[in-house]
Amino acid sequence: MLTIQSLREEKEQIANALDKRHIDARKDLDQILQWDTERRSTQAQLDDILAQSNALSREIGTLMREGKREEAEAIKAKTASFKEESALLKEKMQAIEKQMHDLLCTIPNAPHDDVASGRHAEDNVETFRSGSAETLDRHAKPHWELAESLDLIDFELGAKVTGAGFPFYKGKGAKLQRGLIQFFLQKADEAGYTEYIPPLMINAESGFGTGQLPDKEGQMYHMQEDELYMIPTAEVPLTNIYRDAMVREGDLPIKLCGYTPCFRREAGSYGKDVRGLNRLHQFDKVEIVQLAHPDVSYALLDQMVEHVKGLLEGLELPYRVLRLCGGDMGFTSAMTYDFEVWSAAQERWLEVSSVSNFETYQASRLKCRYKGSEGKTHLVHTLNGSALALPRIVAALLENHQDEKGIHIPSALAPFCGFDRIDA
RNA sequence: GGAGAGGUGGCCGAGUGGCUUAAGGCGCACGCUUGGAAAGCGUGUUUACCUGAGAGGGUAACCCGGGUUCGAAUCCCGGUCUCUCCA
Repeated sequence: MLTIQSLREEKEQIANALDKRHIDARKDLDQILQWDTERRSTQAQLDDILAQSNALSREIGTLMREGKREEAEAIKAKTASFKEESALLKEKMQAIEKQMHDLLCTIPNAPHDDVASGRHAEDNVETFRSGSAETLDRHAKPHWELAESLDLIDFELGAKVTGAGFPFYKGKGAKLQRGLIQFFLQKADEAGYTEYIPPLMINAESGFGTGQLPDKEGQMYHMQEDELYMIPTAEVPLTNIYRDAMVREGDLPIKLCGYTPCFRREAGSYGKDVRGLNRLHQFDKVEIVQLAHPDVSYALLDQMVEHVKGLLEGLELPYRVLRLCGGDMGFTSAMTYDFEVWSAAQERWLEVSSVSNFETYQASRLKCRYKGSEGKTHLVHTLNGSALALPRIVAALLENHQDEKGIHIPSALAPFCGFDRIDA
């Protein structure tokens, strides 16, 4: 969440930045700052009372040791009022802190200066488009037809065994899936990311740390019996490795990656958005995460964007990169690049990756800090990106690389799959 | 699922009501010593918040949350995690 220090120092800039999300936070920010002032004076009072009370207790201790019981008892009587007063002040502190925290949680991250103002996807700024988008086949078949005719994916079987949005991958469809994961992990490894296989369920603290809770509670599967949530992305367990951590400045940037299935309830989605592989409740993804020194986090964001570009180029897919406008950006992000691949048959762009810099927004919730060379502690910047999300990549591979006989597998990927064609 | 033992600073480990934010050791940093190094000696070495120009001062924190007490790492209750044994 936004830090109280940043609000004290640059409230105006933050309010202006939030305007780009079409959120007027001025009233809330003022309220928080007012509570902050109140909190500080309450803390000063409380500290003072406790200091006096501690002094008396020490005195009693000394007298007791010296055997002056009478005098000790006399001082004991004096402590009663302190006790009462400090209890009241403590209560007041807690109430103020809770109010502040709750309100602060409702305020999204302030967009970076370079982020455009805007309400909708149309306001996003295209920053790159690969050259191959023109070579489209007019008679391309949609991926769900190809997946069925080539016996790669069984959507109905998934619906029977689990429900809609939980497909089975079969034969070369399963091998293609596994090959893609291996390809992505290999590239992440070459780029210096340490691989993890994290738990697929997380607790509420972790959900809060990366911002899924309380803002997006309804989007995760929740195991109420055990108070656990299915991960919506590997971002959550990977980033939370560093919750409540003090990292060494010299160890930054810390680069992690991991393959996991991801689980999303996707309540409210319907129609062409959920057709085939377009939107699933369970899907596979390789995620890359970085903890960065604030001075270089945007340079690292660019590096991550380049990394994802390299993957898409290896897969020979037409794609474009968008810098999201304020209104389309996720709650916790300061800047986000979305990657979209062209679906030749559906004739629409499909999002396959989202690469973001959260600056200190997650770190302040995670309490992930480093000690600077001057000896002070600072929050790290956190970044992450999909590299990549599988189902829409599979959709785009099938659609873009189809020919009369079947599917051609790009040469960069083929060694990971063990075949270079899928034919009927 | 049942029984027991235990969770103390970067690490090991002492501490069963006040003089303990925490002995001792290890590690680390700086200084002295040395031809150089090791050893030795000395000093320092958690975090958050409040206050102060700064030096400094104050408060809180010994797994988490309650309670007893003038005073809790220490006593009581609940939770949680780890280990051992049993199913």
